[in-house]
Amino acid sequence: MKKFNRTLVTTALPYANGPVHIGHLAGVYVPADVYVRYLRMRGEDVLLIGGSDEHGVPITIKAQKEGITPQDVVDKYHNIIKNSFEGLGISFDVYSRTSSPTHHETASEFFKSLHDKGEFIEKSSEQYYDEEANQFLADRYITGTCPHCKSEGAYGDQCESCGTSLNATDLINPTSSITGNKPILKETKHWFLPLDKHEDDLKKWILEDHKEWKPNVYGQCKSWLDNGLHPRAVTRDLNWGVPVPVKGAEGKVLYVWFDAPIGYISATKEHTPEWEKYWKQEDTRMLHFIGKDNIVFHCIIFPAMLKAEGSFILPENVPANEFLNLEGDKISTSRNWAVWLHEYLEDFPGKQDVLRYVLTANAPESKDNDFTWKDFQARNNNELVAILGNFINRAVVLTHKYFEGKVPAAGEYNDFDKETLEAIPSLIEKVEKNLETFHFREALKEAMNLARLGNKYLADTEPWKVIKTDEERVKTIMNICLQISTNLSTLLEPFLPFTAEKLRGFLNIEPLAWEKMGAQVIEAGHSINKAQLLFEKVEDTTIQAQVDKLLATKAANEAAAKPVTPAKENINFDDFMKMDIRVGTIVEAEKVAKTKKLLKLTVDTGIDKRTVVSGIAEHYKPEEIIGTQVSILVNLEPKKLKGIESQGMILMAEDADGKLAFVSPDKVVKPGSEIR
RNA sequence: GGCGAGGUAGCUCAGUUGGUUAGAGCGCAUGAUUCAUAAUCAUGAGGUCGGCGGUUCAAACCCGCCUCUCGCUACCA
Repeated sequence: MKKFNRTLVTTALPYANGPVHIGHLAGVYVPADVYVRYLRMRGEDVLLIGGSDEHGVPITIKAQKEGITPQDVVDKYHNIIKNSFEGLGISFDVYSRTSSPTHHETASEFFKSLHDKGEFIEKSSEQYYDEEANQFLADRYITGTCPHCKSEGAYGDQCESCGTSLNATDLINPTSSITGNKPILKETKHWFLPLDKHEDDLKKWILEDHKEWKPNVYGQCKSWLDNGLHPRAVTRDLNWGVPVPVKGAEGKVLYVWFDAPIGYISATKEHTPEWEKYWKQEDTRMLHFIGKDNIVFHCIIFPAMLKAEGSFILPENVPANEFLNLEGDKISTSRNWAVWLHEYLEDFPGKQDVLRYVLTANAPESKDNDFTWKDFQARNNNELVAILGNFINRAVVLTHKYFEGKVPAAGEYNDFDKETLEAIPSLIEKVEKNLETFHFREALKEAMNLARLGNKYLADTEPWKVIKTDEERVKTIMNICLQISTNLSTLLEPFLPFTAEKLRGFLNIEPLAWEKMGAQVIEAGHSINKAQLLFEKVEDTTIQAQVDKLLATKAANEAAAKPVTPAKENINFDDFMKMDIRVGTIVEAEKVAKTKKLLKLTVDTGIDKRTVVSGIAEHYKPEEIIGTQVSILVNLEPKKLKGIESQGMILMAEDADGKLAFVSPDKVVKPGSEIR
């Protein structure tokens, strides 16, 4: 086992085109914060690094849409994000941003260093260029007709209507979304990082030396490595980002994925002049907390960058979480299907720990999980209020009732007392073990077991009965309850920092160091304060209001559902007559092997029986459609698909959800009948 | 279709290199209790461990096939 003297924890940089939601929190920030708080309490040298990712095309597009500058966009969201993290008690040592001067400098130097060492490949290719705007166009800036489904408004990287990913050069009638002009193809040079060069090193490092990584992380890396790595472009033609610091690269910036992880380094630099200690010394344990969408960047690409540079250490572990769903649906920023952190903090003032608790207890550690408001309420009312809050309240109230709020001295322990006290260290140990292996939900459960232990102890000793006959015995009982309470204030601190502080207020104590936890942590004679409630119940109406808010979002989304595509340009009758559309009868149908969507159909067109390959396998089963009459375009030039020549196209009606339906005659007609 | 991750009690999840009656929390039922925000404590019910087949003295765990969910990827004339 390697010995580490300090720990550097990075958290995925949230993209500054929207606020942070519970999915980000459950996947990355809450577990990272719990982990770091724990290490700090143990007196370890640890840094928690974060920052906003502020470059990239989506931000420039958002700015353009709203008629403001990209800087305005990122300023707005950076502030919202930063403040809401603070509000939830995510204890960043530094929360920076990639538009900062330090970052520009750092990223620039990093690129230059790799460039000077000859770690890049230079390649030229033809890309679309807008002559009026005088710039190359990012894929997202080009729209046109999708070559597959023929719908207009497809982007250069993807058609949103049929979901196909495209190359910009595939688009029919490409237009620049900056000026509306037709772009020209122009040669441009880019720099590529040859990942393949580092393949063997990465293979050994991950597949052999880090078998302990979580299965989802290890598996995805293995999949990438087994498929072979390829060079990846690290620059883009864009004016928002870190300029490429070499001659002949005017108008080019670093690609976001290259620039963003360097943000971890820049942020560390901003925090401390001793940043190199954290990034370059072998006795540093570096950990990347991320969501599963970021696994390859942090396990393969960024390490390849660091290795190419040469002086940096690689991460020790990458505890990536899966995704959190919301009320059964995927969280989505664009569909506003989310619980936004800044809104939660407004709607539930003083309840930061409730969210922290629920997200930890239900974290998607091994598979995707679902957040529901009902579960939120249940965990608050049945666990935080009933188990933890209640125990503390009982202990404090009884101490005031019997001993004027002074911690009574314990007398002789009986066997049950000893047993109870001895259970404390073993619980602590379980919490530690789980925290250190990134099992946060289990760690939290074990920590809560200390409160359960307290409740059980009270139920078994019954001080409210014993007080009538044996006050001395009750002194011991209450002493032990307060020892447990004091331990709770430390044990729960990583998970529930606000509650821990509140609890210390009730007990009138200073923070207790992690190592100090045990059987004797609060002294006899010490005065404690009057009890207040540690947690309040969450009422049905509160939860209903949140559910209603989501239902409203859903309704709004449906109302705003895709507008009907506007009519295309007029054509003349001759144009129309060029198309030969017939009624055909499907006589055979079978699935095309090794595809998900394709069916191979034999259609009786009246003219002949011909083969047509159609992407309808997800909507129709082969055996169900034999005998169905459909519309078929018979004079479309043939095209080979998966090795089968498709002679014609079956006409399909497609709704906004992408559901397909045949266009069929309403009564049987003779195959070959013309449609016009 | 390929690759990866999952499918264990009503819900959310643990199950170490295969080894006796498969565990926890919440929910549910019954009982106890009243110090406490009707909060607690005890006991119990509830599982052909996704399905089928195989290896083995022994399979939730290993192998093969199938099936469903999530992610990446190919296919949509």
